Amino acid sequence: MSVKIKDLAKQLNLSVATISKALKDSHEISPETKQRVFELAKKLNYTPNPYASSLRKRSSKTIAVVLPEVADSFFSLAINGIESVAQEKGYHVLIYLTHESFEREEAILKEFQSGRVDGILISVSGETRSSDHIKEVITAGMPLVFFDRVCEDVETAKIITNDFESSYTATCHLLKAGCKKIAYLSTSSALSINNKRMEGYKQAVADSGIKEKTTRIVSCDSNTEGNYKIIFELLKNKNRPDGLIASVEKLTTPIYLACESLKLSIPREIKLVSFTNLQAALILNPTLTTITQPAFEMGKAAAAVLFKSLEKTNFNLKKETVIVPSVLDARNSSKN
Amino acid sequence: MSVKIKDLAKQLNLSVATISKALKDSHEISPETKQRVFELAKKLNYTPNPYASSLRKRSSKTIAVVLPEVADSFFSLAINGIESVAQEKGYHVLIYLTHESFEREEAILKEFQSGRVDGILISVSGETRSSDHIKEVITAGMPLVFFDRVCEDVETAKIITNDFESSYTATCHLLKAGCKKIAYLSTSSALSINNKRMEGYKQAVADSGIKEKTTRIVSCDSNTEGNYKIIFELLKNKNRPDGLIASVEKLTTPIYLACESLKLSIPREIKLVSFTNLQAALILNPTLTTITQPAFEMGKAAAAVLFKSLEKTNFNLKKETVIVPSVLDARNSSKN
DNA sequence: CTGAAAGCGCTAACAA
DNA sequence: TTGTTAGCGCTTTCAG
Repeated sequence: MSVKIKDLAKQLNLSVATISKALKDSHEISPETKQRVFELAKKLNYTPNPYASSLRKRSSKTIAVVLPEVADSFFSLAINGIESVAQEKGYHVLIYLTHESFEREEAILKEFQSGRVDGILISVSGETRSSDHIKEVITAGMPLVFFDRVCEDVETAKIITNDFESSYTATCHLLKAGCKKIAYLSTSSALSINNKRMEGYKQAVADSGIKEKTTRIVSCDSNTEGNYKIIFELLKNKNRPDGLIASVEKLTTPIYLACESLKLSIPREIKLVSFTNLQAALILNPTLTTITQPAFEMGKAAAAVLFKSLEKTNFNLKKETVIVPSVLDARNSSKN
Repeated sequence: MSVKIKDLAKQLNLSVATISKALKDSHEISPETKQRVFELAKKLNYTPNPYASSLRKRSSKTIAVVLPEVADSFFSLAINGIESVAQEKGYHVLIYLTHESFEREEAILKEFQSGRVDGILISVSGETRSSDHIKEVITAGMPLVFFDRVCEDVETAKIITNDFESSYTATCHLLKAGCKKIAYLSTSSALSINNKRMEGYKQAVADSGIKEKTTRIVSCDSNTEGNYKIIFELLKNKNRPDGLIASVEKLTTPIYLACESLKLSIPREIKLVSFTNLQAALILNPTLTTITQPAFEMGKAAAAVLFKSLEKTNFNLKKETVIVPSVLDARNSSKN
C-alpha cells in the first residue's frame, strides 16, 4: 500500500500526532520539524487518505451535482462553471444524472443521507412532482442549492434566471416584428421554469395591442422525431402560427426541419425565438434569435453560494435567491 | 448525527458484527434476524457511512473521469455514457476538468494516489506532452483507461475511434466531390488523435489521382475569434483551398462565419467536412457533412472496460484496445 | 448462528 | 513543542 502518516512518523522518530499537525502547518510545531516532515512527505510521495480524514472530521470536501442530463449546452456550461469554483476551493465534485426520472432522483438524494457529500447542487428532473425527497435531505442538515430548475416550495437557495421576463421579452419581440398568432412550444409542464416561461408568454399576449388575444400552447415532450411530427402538424395547418417560441434548446432542430419540409420561410412566414445557448445559432439559416441563458455564470453562482454556506456556519441559505438575467440576442429568425 | 450500525445493534440487542453481516445478506445470519435488521434499518432510514466502509475495505466504489472540458458535444455525450454504466454498477463518479492544462492534469492525477478512487477514465489535455504522471499512477496499481485522447506510449486500455480512417474517408469524400486543394484545420498538435487525423488526410491526398499532391495544414489553436481570423485569412487568399476538413467541432462556427463574410458559397466554391456530433449539423445552411463520433458508445465502452478490470482480478487492461468506428454523414456542405 | 475485538488512516483532546 | 490516547463507523477474523 501507499505511504501513511505512521510511516513518516517511524522514519522521523516522531509521533503520528506531530506529523499530522506538521502537515497541516500547525503553529504548535517547530519550523524545523515541519521542514523535515514536508521533505520526507514529498520524497515518499505521501498523499493523505481522504476517507480516513473524512471519517474522522465528518466532512468530505466533496459536493454532489445532480442533473437531468448533460446533453444540451446549458448543463454542459453549468458544469464548467461549477467545476471551476469547486477546483479553486479544493472540493471534489460527484456527478449524478437523473435522466429525467423522478425515481432515480429520489434514490440519489436518499444516498446523500450517508454523509458522502457536504452539499448538493441540483436541477430537478422534469418528472419531479413532489419535493419531499429534497426537503428530507435538507431537514437532515444538508446544504442544498437549486439552480435553473427549482422546486418553488422548498425553502433554500435558488439560482435562477429571469424566465418570466425573458419569455415576456421574447414574445413582445415577436409581436413587435409583426406576429399576430404566436405559439409557445412547451415541455415538462411540471417544471416551474417552464410555467414561468409560459406565463411570461401569456402575459405578453394579454398586454399586447392585438385584438385576438389567443394563446396557443403546444406540448412537445418527446424525442426529436416525435417533436418533429408535432411541430409539422402544427405548421401545416392553414391556421398556423406566424411566430414560435421554443422553450427549450432541443426543439430548435425539429422546428427548422419542419419549416424546411413545409417550405415555410423563416422569418418571412414564420418567426422564431429559442431558449438556447447553442453557439451554432450564429450560423443557422437564418441565424437564430435566442434567449441566451447565463449557464456558466449560474453554475458558478450556485457553487459560490453553496461554498459560502459550507464555510460560514452562520450563513442562511434560505435567504439566498440569485437571479442571473438571460439576454435576448435578436438575429434573423425573428426579423421583420 | 444519522443512525449507524451501533444504534441498530442496541435496539435489537445484537452485536454490530451481526448487524453488519445481516445488512449484507450474509449466509451466516438466520433469516429471522436478517428480517428484523432490514425492517429496523428501513424504519430508521439507515444509510451506511461510505467513508467508514471505504476506509476499512480499501475500495471506494467511485471512479474518476478526467476531461479537458465539457464544452463540446463529444464530451457531453461521453459523460452520459459513462454515468449510465456507473450508475448501473453502483459506482459513483467524480468529475475533474483540466481545462486543457497539463499542470492541472498532473495535480489531479497525483491526488489519485490517495485511494480516493478505484479507477480512472481519462481523455488527456491538449497540452499533455509527457505521460509520466499517468504512468506513475498506473504503476501504483490504479486501473486507468483512456478514451478518445490517449497517450500512445502508455500501456493500458484505450477506447478510441478510427481517426486515421475517418479522416482518410473524409478527404476522399472531398476529392471525389471534385476538390483539388484541400486544407486540414488542426488544433492541439500534441494530441495523437489529431496526428492520426492529420495522417489520414495526408495519406488520402498522397493516394489520390490529383497531380498537385500538396497538403495544407492550418493550425487553429485559439479562441473562436482568433480562429475566425486565421480562417478568414486562409480563405480570402486567391489561392484559397476548395475543400476544408475541420478536425474539431469548435472550428465549424468560425468557418461558416468566414465563408459568409467572404461571400464564399458552400459547397459551390468551397466544400466542408467537420468532426462533430452537433445535432444542429442538420439545420445549418448548407447542412453540414460530419464525421460523427460514437461519443456515447465510447463513454460506455470505456466505463465497461474499467469495471471489468475492477471486478475481475485476472483481467489485464493492457490488452484492451477498443475501436468504435465513426461514420461519415454526407450532407450538403460537401455536395458536388 | 452470534459476538468480541482489532484495526482501516487520520484527527483532536489532553497530558507531558 | 511533542506524544498518548481515544475514537470516526464499518468489516472481518476468530471464538464461542
